[in-house]
Amino acid sequence: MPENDDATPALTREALTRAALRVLEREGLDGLSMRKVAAEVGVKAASLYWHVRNKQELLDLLSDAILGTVEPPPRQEDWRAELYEYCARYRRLLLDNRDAAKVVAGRLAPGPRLLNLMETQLDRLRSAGFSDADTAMASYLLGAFVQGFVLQEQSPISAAEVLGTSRRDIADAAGDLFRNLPTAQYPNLADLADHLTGPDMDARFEFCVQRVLDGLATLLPPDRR
Amino acid sequence: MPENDDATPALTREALTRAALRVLEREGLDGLSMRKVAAEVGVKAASLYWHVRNKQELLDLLSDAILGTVEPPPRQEDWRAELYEYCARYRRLLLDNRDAAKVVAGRLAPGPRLLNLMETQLDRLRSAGFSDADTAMASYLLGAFVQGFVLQEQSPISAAEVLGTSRRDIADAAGDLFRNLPTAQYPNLADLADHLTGPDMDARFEFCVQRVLDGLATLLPPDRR
DNA sequence: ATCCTCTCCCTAACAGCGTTAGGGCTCGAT
DNA sequence: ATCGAGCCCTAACGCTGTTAGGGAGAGGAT
Repeated sequence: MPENDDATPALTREALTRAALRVLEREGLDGLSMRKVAAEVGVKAASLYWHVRNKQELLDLLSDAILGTVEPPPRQEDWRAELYEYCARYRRLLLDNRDAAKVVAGRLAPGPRLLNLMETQLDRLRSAGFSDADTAMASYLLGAFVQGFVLQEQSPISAAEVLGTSRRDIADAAGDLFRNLPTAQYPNLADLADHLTGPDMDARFEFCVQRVLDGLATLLPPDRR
Repeated sequence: MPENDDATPALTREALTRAALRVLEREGLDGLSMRKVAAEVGVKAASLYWHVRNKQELLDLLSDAILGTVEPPPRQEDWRAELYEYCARYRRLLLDNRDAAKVVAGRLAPGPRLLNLMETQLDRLRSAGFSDADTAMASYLLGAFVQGFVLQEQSPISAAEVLGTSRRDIADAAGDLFRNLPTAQYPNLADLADHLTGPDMDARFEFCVQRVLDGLATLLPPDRR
């Protein structure tokens, strides 16, 4: 096993994953092909299959690489503040990596770093006073919620890319759509158009997470909330 | 414009959408190609582009067709019961149509029937006593949550299809994974393995929706909860 | 009756995709 | 020197979304 001190390092699964991440950032999930990833590492497509069973496995690696870059939030007195921070970091991570929500969505086989994250989350829930059963459920709820939220949040971005318009334009168009509905048939939609499209995503996320945490808090005895 | 009273009706966007739905059910989202949809209606692929701008638009039609089959739950005294029923129906709908969560995820441009559903939901929230701003947020929260939940719920099904194993096997494998982790490093994960993988999805959904509704309830004055 | 136009479907093709088979080069080990 | 393993290659398969351009038939206008 020779040392490889070239400028271009040996082709490993890790290097391959990093290359795939770059392609993902540049071209989006739809533009991520085996051939482009291969070109990114200076190799032909078929060679990838020596290191990786198929594209699915590469996407699994990608998913773990993305998820692995988030670190558990610091321990805080207030369990709500800490869990909020957890959700916020998870969201921020998904937002910062292009199409990350789509890559991560529906993938199982959590990698070691995601496991680490889950571990700290479970620990925090238990020590906040949740029962074992509630802890497990709460963890699932938080994960599903954040993922669902970001998926919706990122979809206008994808749409804007496809349509070639700005994200702001799309929000405006949605507002117009709601406002111009037949008022007789959709009175509430027309009425609430501004509220439905107005608040920016950060505010919505804040609101939603707080409600979920409120819901979890009802499981605790009043003195521990 | 001649009447068409053949056994095979004229090729309309509606007929095309129904055909796409059949293909989706039979082959899954990955197997849904323009050529197969065309074959389903007895036509060649290129002909579809007369009726539809591109595949994206066909998927939009598909999404609306799926979402359109759910009808608003009947009005109930208890706003929580009614909103729960709303979420349950939405979930059931997504589960009953193969890969529906993936099709719907990240699509905007809601069709008329989805708008109808939103309208009744908004109406119920407002008359339950929520402020306009809270109503809009709550609607968003419920939508994002159910979609995220089902997306996670359906992903093991897709995985089972790919791997050729049963869904039960996958749940077992996940349980084994958690149980066999190094206890020193992941004490909580190992400890809670049964709780994390045990409860069936219906129970999880029940739990999660109730927590979300609990969270929303905290926005109301105590006498209206 | 002829022509024109509009509707709708066709064939043919392009570039790209994931994936596999099989070949060859370069090592370290024997 | 020979072997075998590791790693990359070319070539090809059948598939994909999409476009260009053509042709058949119907309806209306002349």
